[in-house]
Order: sequence, then structure tokens, then C-alpha cells
Amino acid sequence: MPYWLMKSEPDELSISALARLGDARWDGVRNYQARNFLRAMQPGDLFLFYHSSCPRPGVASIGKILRASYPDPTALQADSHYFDSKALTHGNPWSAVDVGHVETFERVIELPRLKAAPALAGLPLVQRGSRLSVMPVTPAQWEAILALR
DNA sequence: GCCAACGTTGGC
DNA sequence: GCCAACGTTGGC
Repeated sequence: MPYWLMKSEPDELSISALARLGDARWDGVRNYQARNFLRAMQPGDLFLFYHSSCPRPGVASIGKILRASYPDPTALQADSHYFDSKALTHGNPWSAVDVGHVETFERVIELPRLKAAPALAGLPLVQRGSRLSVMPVTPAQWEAILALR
């Protein structure tokens, strides 16, 4: 079963909001590489939920993929922040998945600790200049991150 | 708010 | 196909 890591700004979808809601649609991804990873996800896959663009960026929970990818409806909604006019005229290229909450960590595993872990050097999250918002995590990386809890 | 790095767009 | 300009991401 593949593992993943997904970034969200807490203002968009936060870990606590997902825990409260129980499930949510992960939409608004507008990068082809990230979209391709969404399309590779299967129900039951686990992911690390990372908070970005906030005072203490880091990983703070585990979530689960509940539904495989499907066309992202926000691309077609003119009033959505994620509206893509070309999706209307040329077909909708964007994908979303449904996710659930599994476990919230007692403490956020903050970015500097992730960067300091040798086992995570290959993770795009910690690589200079990487902005990928959805990425695969190897079993070894997964264990290394959970060991930092 | 700053800025480095990246992806996309569009002129040529 | 090149590449400059632009918009976005995201840490700090």
C-alpha cells in the first residue's frame, strides 16, 4: 500500500478541520505532477498531512484516502478560487480525491526536524526549491517520519 | 513583506 | 524550440 504526503495551508483545509469533519474532498491541485500522484492513489492508502504557509510548518496528522481520484469539480465552478476556464472549453484535466482523518499527532513534527533527518534527504518536501504539494513517501521515509513523533 | 525557485505563458 | 516575463509557492 503506497504512502503519500500532502500539503495544505491551514486556511484552506486544516488538520483539525479534517478531524472534525471526518472526511473531506482534497481539491484545488493545479500542478500536473501532483495531479498524477493523486491519480495513483487508491482507497486505503495513508498520507501524512503537512501544514504549509503557517507559523510552524510541519506534519501533524495521518489521513487516509477514501475514494480514488475523480474530476475536480472546483475547476468548473466560476465562483471557485480554483476555477480554470480552460477546463470548461478543453475538458477538465484536474483531479480530486476524498480523504479521511486517522490520527492527529500530539505535537507537530516541524520542518527543521524533517530537514535534519538523514533518512528524509530524498523526500521532495525537504529539497531546495521543491514546491510539490502531493508526493509519494517510501516505507522507509514513512517510518523515519513516524519515529520523530 | 521579502525573495528564491519553480511552472506556465506567449512572442518570436 | 527558445527564452523572457509573469504568477505562484512557501520558508523565513
